[in-house]
Amino acid sequence: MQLKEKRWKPEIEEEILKLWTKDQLYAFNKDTKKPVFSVDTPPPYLSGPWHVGGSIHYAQIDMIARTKRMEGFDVIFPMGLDRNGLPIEVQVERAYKKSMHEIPRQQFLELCAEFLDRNEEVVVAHAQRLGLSCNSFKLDEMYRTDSSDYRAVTQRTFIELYNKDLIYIDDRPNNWCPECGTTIADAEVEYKDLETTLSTLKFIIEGTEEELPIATTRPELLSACAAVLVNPDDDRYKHLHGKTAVTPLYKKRVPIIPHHEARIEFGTGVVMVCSYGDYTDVRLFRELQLEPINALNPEGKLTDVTGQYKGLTVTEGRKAIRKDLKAKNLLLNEESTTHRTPTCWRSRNPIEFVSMPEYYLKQLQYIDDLRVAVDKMTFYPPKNKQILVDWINSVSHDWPISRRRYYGTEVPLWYCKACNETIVPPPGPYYQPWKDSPPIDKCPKCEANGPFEGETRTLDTWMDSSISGLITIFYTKDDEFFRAHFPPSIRPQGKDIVRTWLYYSILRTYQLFQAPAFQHVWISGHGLDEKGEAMSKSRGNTIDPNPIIEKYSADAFRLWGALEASLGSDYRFNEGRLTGAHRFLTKLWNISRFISGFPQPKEKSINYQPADKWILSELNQLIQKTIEGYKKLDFIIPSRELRTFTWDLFASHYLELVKGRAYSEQDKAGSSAAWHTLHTVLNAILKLLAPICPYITEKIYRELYDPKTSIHKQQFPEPFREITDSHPTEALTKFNADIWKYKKDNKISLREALPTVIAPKILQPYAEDLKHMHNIQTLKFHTKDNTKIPPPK
RNA sequence: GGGCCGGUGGUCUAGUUGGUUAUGACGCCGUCCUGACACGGCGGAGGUCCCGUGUUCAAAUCACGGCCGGCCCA
Repeated sequence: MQLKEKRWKPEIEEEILKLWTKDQLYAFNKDTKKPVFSVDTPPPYLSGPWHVGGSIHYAQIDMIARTKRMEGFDVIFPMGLDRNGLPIEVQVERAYKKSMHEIPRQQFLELCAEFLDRNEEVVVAHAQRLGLSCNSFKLDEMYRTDSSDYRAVTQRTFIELYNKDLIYIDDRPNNWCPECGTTIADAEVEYKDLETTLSTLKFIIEGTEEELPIATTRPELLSACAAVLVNPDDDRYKHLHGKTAVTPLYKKRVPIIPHHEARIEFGTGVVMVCSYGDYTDVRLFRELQLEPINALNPEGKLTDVTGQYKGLTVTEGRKAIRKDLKAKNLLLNEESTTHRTPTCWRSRNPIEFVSMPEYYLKQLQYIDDLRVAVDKMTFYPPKNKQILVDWINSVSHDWPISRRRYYGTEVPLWYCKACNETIVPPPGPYYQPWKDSPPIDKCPKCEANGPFEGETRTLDTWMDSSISGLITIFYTKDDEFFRAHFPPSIRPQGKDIVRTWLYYSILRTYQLFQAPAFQHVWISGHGLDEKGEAMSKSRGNTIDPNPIIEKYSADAFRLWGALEASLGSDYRFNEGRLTGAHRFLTKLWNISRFISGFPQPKEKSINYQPADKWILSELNQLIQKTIEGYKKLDFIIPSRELRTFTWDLFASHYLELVKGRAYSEQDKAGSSAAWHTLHTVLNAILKLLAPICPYITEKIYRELYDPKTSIHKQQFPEPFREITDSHPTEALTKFNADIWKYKKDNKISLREALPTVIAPKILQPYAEDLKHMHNIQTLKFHTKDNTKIPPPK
């Protein structure tokens, strides 16, 4: 069938998409005889639509799934949706201008679900339009992390770990986000250099009344000061070791302790230790066994121990106390400085260290085992493994997993009011202790008939998402299948969530099964904006992929994503370069249009001519290089190889070379060989490109080769072993360029005849094709490797 | 302070197990409708491959030092 349209259009993609959906083309068959490859798709968080970086990320993951299908696997590639956690709560709170505490819990949950449903529709439609080959986009076949099914599994793992004594409750200072009103884990802390004021306060040495200047960025915590440190080697302060200092304003007596944490060169070389200015303070309080004073409450407001500053926020309190100190001549100096400030990665606000009772999951005792497990996984690209190893090496506390929020999986526990016993329900159902009745009538410890109180906290959302890999291979749904296919084949993800999603998944899988969580881990870089900054909603520099797809097509967008991003590295958005990718599709389309005009010979023995053998041997190399690139899951390799071959060799040289034979009505054997070669090469290009550009390859394949079967049910082509020819590629392309240049320089039309040309001998086998291509009347050969064109007599 | 990654024409980028004249895209200039493609073809201009030192017959590539940028950790 001959192709009609002159260009590749986005509208054709929409027709193909309908076909795929109707045929359920990518559905996974559990009874398959093929080997199974499972992809632990990152369930997108439904806080809003994807930007260009997000879409390309998923398009590349789709290329993994499609590659494995073309390699002969039956592929599990689920569409999951991550719906738990803070961002959606914050959206609802903003939309209704109310804190979640001012809305009844049940109603708040329903509002969150409504928002999520709306966002989900947009994301899922976009994912389909992008051409993702997920097994299903049906509403009831995608998994959702907030479904009672999923949450029941999360709770089951919690209960199992709790019963193994791996979860405990403890009241210790922890990262506290006042904005979110909850404890967060170390992995959720981001450090930012923020401008702040370094204030030097006047302490007094007890007895001698000597002044002791101390520089601090946290004067508002002065009331919680419990000690003063000087470096043991600091000659300026050696006489003060063991003495007592008196704090300004509060006149509190605190010991002066020699300690290596005091940096001689920072400020005045003297440090005040408060509960808690930063993590070092937390450590020092523990180490020096100081009595903490809570100067901050969970809302981030100063408490009554701060005196007149009670009720102020940290920032307000800092301002007020600086003013008061100044008025009383207790502020010796102020200078601005940048301070590495821990912030909450969700709300982006500075965090505080506040002591609260929270549940912890033990992880420190597993660190060595995790290192071993990690060494059993293959990383793509190998260098990104280091991000994970670095994080594992820096883990220093257990994981606080309880959150004082609503939209999450509930901590499945009850407490006996009479004796304080913790009541753990049996694994299985989904529990909502804040509203469900307790799973028992009588306390197992004190035998009281109640009352029992349900836990109100939820779990860190990473507790849910860190088991997505298990869900992918039907954990708790199909034990036989799960056991046969554990661990999941690959975890694809961005490098920004290595210390959270990847690390926690590996930890949790190890705790449950004492085994590595994945066979392969694929870690990609970020999509940046034109200026090279990471795209994010909070920065406001996101680029919407939809207009791009409407203008250039999803395949052009995907090809751009493949060509642009070498695996593991960041890449910048650039519309001009996307246009370049789009042009390639037009080129491929027109090559196909040209070839579609010729029949596909059915003869068994084809009498290949030298030019045919040449392009077929080039094709062999292309197949090898492309498949090698696909094995590395680095799509820049196959996409570049395919573009160069298709455009710069196949179209520019081979097509021109065989036009004479292809159109010939006399040379039957010659034209048959040309037709056969043209179709063979195109067919191979299509299959090799199919994982990257699924739409255009499907369209051309169905039009030309098999209207009933999808190209996505095929496998990559095998190299044609019988074809081994010399590789005169350089001589050939150079010869053509020489002739083109000669005609150009002499203002001769390309069609016009050249009486005599002398070419390198290596090109002699191609004489007939070359003569026709350039309209050469007499083509002679010499042993030199240049081309001579004697001027006409 | 430590670690990791990167620095290649105006812009972006490939190449980094050392080996002729450094890849491609966008842009720019010129030219051409040639049996599919003007969203095309052909030709052209444009580079201290961040800097320095070293290893080598030979360095964008290896080693060391430095500068700059990004990310992570303390």
